[in-house]
Amino acid sequence: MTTKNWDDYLRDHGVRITPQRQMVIKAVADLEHATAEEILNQIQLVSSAVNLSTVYRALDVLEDIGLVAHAHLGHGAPTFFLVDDRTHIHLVCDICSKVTCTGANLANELGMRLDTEHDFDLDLTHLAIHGTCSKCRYMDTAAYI
Amino acid sequence: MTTKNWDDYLRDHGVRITPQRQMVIKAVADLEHATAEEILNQIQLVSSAVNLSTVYRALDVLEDIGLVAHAHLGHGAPTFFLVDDRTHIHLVCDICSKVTCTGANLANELGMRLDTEHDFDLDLTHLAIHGTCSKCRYMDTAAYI
DNA sequence: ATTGTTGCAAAAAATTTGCATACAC
DNA sequence: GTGTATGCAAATTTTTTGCAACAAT
Repeated sequence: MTTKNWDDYLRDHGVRITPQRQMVIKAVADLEHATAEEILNQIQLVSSAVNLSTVYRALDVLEDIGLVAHAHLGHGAPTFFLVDDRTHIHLVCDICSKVTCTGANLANELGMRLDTEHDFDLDLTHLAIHGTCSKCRYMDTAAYI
Repeated sequence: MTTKNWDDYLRDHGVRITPQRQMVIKAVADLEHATAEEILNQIQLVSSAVNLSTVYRALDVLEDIGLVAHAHLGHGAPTFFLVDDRTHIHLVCDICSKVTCTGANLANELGMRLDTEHDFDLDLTHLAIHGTCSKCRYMDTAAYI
């Protein structure tokens, strides 16, 4: 989505277009994955007058209208990202904390079963998959030698 | 697992058995799903001398040795629960916040694909599935009528 | 006796809120 | 002009930490 389209998106969803909101969207787009604090830092490269609470309020609105989403990837603050066409799934390694993105189709079967067996509509954007990545998995095994 | 077995479990994993840790385990077992604060409240029915920071430290240790796990179910504090034989998956409705438990086999295919396609070892205990439950799904649809 | 654990109080991290001002519409 | 959004500072919420006293082994 282009900058122009983001404006349209805001308008179409009945919320005001403000420089702060535009900057938050741009920061999230540029950073791809970021916490509120990181988004603020990115914005402050352009304008130091923006406040952290404004970032939180903007993210809240943008999430309400479906432009951004968040997931709990790390142990601390949630990570925000754009909801775009290429929805991706986050694989979080609980050992080294590395986050890998992968295609949404991985969860196709899960989504289907949730739908048919539990009448539950899976929200892929929030799906954070925790576990052990290949590197740490190998190290863990090696420790037994 | 019985109380006696929990003691053995702690011993076998080289951590000390303290009343505080026993009470944290019991509280988590009794509550099934609880935040650190809720665990403290439960404990304080028995002993008011236990401190919240001790609960956090106990949960940390218990998680390290694989007796409890946590997932980010709500928007706020994480939820802790026992890791038992019947691992279950949490379905979290983002509309009404209701949490439903379901069998782990739902994610069998996902786990297998993560393993073969990404060499990633899925940790089912941390898997929080967000989405819309059947009730809210229906209401959402009804809103368009 | 040794070393890990706890309680306390204080700090840190993350987020929310009240309110006057400013800006989008 | 009207009503929403912002900045600021203060309050909340959640979690961590330093340290002296204490308890498990």
